[in-house]
Amino acid sequence: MDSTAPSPPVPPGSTGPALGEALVDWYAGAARDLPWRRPDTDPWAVLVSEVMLQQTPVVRVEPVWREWLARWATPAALAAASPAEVIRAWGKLGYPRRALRLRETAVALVERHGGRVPDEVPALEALPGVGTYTARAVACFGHGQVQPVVDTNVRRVVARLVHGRAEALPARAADLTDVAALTPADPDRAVRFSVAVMELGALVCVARTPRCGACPVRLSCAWRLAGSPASDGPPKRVQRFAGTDRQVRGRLLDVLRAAPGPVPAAALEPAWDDAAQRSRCLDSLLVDGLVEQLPDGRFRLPAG
DNA sequence: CACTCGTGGTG
DNA sequence: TCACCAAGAGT
Repeated sequence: MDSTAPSPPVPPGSTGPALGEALVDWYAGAARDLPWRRPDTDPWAVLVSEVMLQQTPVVRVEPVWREWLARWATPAALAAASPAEVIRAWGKLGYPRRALRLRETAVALVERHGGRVPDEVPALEALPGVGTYTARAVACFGHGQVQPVVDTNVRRVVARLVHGRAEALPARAADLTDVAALTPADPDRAVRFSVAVMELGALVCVARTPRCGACPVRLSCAWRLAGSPASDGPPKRVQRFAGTDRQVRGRLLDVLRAAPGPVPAAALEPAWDDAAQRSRCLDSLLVDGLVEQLPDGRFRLPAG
């Protein structure tokens, strides 16, 4: 498995499903060996992986995913866990509301779906924390259903390969159509195509410095054929982090995760100097259900 | 539609 | 160094 290994590119001028077929062939030799891609991975394990992978790198997800599946092998098992347990087990993956939503999803699966993960996109999209991308990823990778699966990698690949643009356009409905146009006809290959496009975007057609020399469809890439023009769109605003509420919330949660029991407000003061911002962030954590306040005024991760 | 919501590696 | 980036969802 070496994505830098030379692969025979498809002939120039290839379009549509021929490109998809080429990506499936490339994937067979270049794919990473990720645990949730093993054939015996059930839809629940796939769902957990997809939620964890939202905006979070693979390397950070892998160990946590293993722990979660060992501990909560079924939706029923996770549904029985407390928010505090789930938040602690989430560790430092970031965006900890995902952990709460995953637990809420587990409850919903037990209550509405007999403890199983549905295979229909609308039912999946109705679950907390499951949106357009995750619903189709679970249907496709978890249930073997042919579905257009569009994430940021896929949008970038399509932007370059099909539209000749340097960067992905904002998510739009036409993304599903663009991807469908590349999809192989054979259902089994169509499913592998969905993961293959993502993998190409993750390993070769990357955002910063694309490795076009290793790309199996480089001779048919509209962006390359146009001379790899720079992005013409407006510069995307940088998501600042230092000093934001996100950082403060993270600090506060850090304290509570490490604490064996409830802590007084004073124990949270070292987390952030600005008292007003600290208070505002603590409030928002309470609203989100990531923190709970006891009648005596102390704070802890929610027990129930 | 624009904005928020964590974290840590990296060129 | 520090801006950029990593399998989005919810409001």
